Amino acid sequence: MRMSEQRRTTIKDVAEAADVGVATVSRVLSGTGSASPATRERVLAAAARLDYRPSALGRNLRRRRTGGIGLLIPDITDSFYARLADGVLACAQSAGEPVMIGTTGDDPEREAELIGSLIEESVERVIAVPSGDGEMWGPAFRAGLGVVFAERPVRGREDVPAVVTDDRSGVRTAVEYLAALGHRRVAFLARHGQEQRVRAFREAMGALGLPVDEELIVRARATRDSAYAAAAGLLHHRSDLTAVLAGGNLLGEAAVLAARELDVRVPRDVSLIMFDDVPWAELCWPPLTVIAQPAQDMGYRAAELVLRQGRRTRGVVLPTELIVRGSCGPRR
Amino acid sequence: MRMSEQRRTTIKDVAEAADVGVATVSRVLSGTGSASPATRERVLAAAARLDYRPSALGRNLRRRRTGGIGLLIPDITDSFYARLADGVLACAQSAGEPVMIGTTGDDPEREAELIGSLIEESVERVIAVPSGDGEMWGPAFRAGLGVVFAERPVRGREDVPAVVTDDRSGVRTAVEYLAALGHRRVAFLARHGQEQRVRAFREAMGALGLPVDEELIVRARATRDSAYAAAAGLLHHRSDLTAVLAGGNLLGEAAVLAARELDVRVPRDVSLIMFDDVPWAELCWPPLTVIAQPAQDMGYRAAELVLRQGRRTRGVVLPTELIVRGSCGPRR
DNA sequence: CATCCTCATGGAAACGATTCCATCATGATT
DNA sequence: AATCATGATGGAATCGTTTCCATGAGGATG
Repeated sequence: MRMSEQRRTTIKDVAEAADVGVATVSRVLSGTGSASPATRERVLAAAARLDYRPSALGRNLRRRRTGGIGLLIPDITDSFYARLADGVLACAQSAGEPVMIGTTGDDPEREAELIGSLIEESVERVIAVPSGDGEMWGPAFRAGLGVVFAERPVRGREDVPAVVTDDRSGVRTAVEYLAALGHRRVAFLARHGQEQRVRAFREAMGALGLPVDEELIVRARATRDSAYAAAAGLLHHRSDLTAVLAGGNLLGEAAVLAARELDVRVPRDVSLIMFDDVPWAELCWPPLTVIAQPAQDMGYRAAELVLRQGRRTRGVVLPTELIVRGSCGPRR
Repeated sequence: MRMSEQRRTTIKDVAEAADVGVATVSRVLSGTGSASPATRERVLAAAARLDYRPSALGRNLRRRRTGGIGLLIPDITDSFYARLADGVLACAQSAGEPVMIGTTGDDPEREAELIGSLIEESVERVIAVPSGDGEMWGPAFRAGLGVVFAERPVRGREDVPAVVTDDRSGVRTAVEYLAALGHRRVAFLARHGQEQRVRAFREAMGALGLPVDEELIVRARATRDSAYAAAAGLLHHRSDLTAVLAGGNLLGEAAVLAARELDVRVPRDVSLIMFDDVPWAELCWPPLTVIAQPAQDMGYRAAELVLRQGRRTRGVVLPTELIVRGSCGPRR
């Protein structure tokens, strides 16, 4: 039974124990400045003996900044963002930087709140999958935050480095693959905010001389319910379509479920191709053909970028890869 | 182009602008102490005009603690832990508390490092899925951290509140279900650290008069590779077994994959039941029968517990639920 | 031998909040 | 009218670091 809350051992205690000034202790421990071997030894010994750990609070206040990285993602439950976060954590932890995480639910308002709280905590580096638009991020830049966007850039903030996948090439690959199988009426299930991919979709369809039917481009919010509603609506009302491109794994999941529910067989009745390779794509029946994105890599690279934040850094575009499994077939 | 790094507005600036002392500003803004309506008004106006946000750094140093909670999980890529984290975030964010996250990879050493870094940051509340044993956590308690364990308790630290699932009941339900289908030789694919479930398994088998074959209890580490090796080994060498109980979604995934690879049909050749309901369980073929665990709830409750950390708090045991889909059939 | 440079060292001033305590005004009580 | 209680207020101490600056010792150079 301990008597009471004992005081944390501070740099002062170490200084006394080693019989030197606090300045010397600080210098020795942080490795900056000079100190004679003899005192260095004494200080190190005292610190070890007292099991001293410098308080990040004191240091941060003095330095007027908090180490660490803020990470803002829409939904940690989504395998893509989980892998992204994993990459960020891998890099940050190997650099010894703590990570503060927040989920926005793709809601600009929540995002703004979280940005505010990061500023309050004096976090100076942020990796974000942005939900809001450019002005949402005004306070962040005014506060001098180092920001790196991931997965998607923000319109009007092209100066901020972003780590994204090569949407155009990914979409084109998918569309070309479907076209080669004879499909002409292909639908695109997109999430709000994937306008880049939508544009790429129109472009790729046009380039192949396929008709672009705006009604075959449907958008959903980033929830399972919304995704399911969109997928079911599409499959129900448009029995003329022969292929579906899902813009993300949530959309793909919804498409599989909706197809089963409506008794639409994949790939016999419609072919399905999904953005993002997830572990279950292989477990699914039929196994899903996907456009893989290096999510974990994306996080890692973003973390590298935000940590190096010194020289003028440009964004990164990561390649996608078509992985053919069993969810696409020739046009019926 | 901004001229230079402008200084952050501090409480002093607000005090000057409102023509009061800093103490008054602090009192008004934190709501403690008294202030006349007139000055309160002036202070609030000045704070709003200057867009003042108190620095958490200053506050924390003075209070000698950091708000917020630390969250330590083995792997954010695992749907179970992602949902757990989501629950923690939901609770923490609604309480306005920042969350510092770290992944241990189920490695006690990494866990110890992360605990150290939390102490350094003066984080005072931690939710952890523990990897190490009791002594690993010594420094944490010595530093006065409020700890809540999630998913599994730590042997020798029974005084620490833990939020867990009802393993005994979950395992028993699964085993009884399989037994009712006629299965007698059922295997248990466990992850290291699931000894609680292993014990429950032996117990449940024994209670039903089924033979407990220790060789049908295999353990894997918390990686996909290790899980696959374990599952494949089991299915390959023991063609006499008729049912498999997987201790987690990684194990279940591995079992499905291994079965397919070895041309073992589910549920015709072996029945499969998995701990943890994940979105893909329904997408899988056959759809997986599972023992659902309220992962997100678990995180939420753990966060509640660690935030209330005041009165003597006991742990929580959450119920499981059998969800029958299509991966179990009568004994062949 | 005088001067200068370098290095080791410790005192003290930040950093930005909270909070104790003393002061002062005002109105109530004796 | 004298005393007291109450509430508003600001100065200053404090939290645990880092870092600037002054000091002094000692060796090298003239």
